[in-house]
Amino acid sequence: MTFTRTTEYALRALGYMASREGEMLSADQLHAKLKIPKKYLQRLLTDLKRSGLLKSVRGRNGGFILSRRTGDITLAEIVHAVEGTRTRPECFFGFAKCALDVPCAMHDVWIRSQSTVQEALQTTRLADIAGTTFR
Amino acid sequence: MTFTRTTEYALRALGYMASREGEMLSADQLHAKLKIPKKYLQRLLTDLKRSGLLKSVRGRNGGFILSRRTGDITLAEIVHAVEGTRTRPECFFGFAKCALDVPCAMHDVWIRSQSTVQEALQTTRLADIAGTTFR
DNA sequence: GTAATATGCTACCCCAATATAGTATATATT
DNA sequence: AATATATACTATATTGGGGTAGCATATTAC
Ligand code: SF4
Ligand code: SF4
Repeated sequence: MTFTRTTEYALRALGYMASREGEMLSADQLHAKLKIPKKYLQRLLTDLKRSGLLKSVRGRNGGFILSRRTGDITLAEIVHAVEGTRTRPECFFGFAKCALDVPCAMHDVWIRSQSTVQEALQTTRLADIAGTTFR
Repeated sequence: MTFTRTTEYALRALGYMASREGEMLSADQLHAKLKIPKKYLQRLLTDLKRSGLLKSVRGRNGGFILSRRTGDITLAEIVHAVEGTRTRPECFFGFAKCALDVPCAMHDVWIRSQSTVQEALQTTRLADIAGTTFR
């Protein structure tokens, strides 16, 4: 289970924004802080706005701000917002569907490892990574 | 931690070959069985041969055969043979390097999940997936 | 009203993974 | 020798993620 670079960008950006809850931050500020390619970040932020996670204000002194409280947004939600329909691998070998009576030697570790991360994503909120992650 | 499609192909192909240890199998047979794009599989098999995991025989009745015993080849070896230098993500957020005093909320789950799979790859051998996986 | 600073939008470019096509070469069968 | 069936090799398309460029639009400061 790996995430696209774009998803990482989103998590980083929102993670940082969480550490400055209530402040309006411009794409440029975030770019300077997080070293994410400016234009690409700009578009990503617009997307996150469109998906409802951010609110934006145009014009001078404008920028982006979280639309909900940091304790209210799970990482899973963010991943989903960014990756949309992107499918996660189910079978370790990439089989579309597996008709095995007995799971193969990799099945358990794989599934367990995946669901562990998945569960962490669902229980971890922006507030949880705001303080420790970015300064 | 996810693998490229090519890696999956390699694991499937070798996994199947393991279930027919000692038999010489052509790219065409493997293609028919595993539905991997013919020409792409062909090249992959040649690569696996070049990397030493397979031996090949040209001409009529030719094909590929594992160059070592199925109990002797770890999945980790295969992954490495195919992916070569490809880097695995270390930080969940994709930070090149993290200068945190205290690991963030995702760190542990992430690392643990990764190393679990990694360890399984190192301890699981072709023989272990030969019987159960493909029929 | 004009300049400065934002976001919003559209149209590209780049690259690596994936996939396909065609030809050359080797070998067993006949 | 001819044919069929393999691998080996090379060149080329396709695709999606990532990244860039430029202009349109909104808003504040002066
Ligand atoms: S049992 Fe093995 S082959 Fe079947 S879905 Fe699980 S990982 Fe894939
Ligand atoms: S502590 Fe968090 S930010 Fe730092 S390396 Fe680990 S996952 Fe990445």
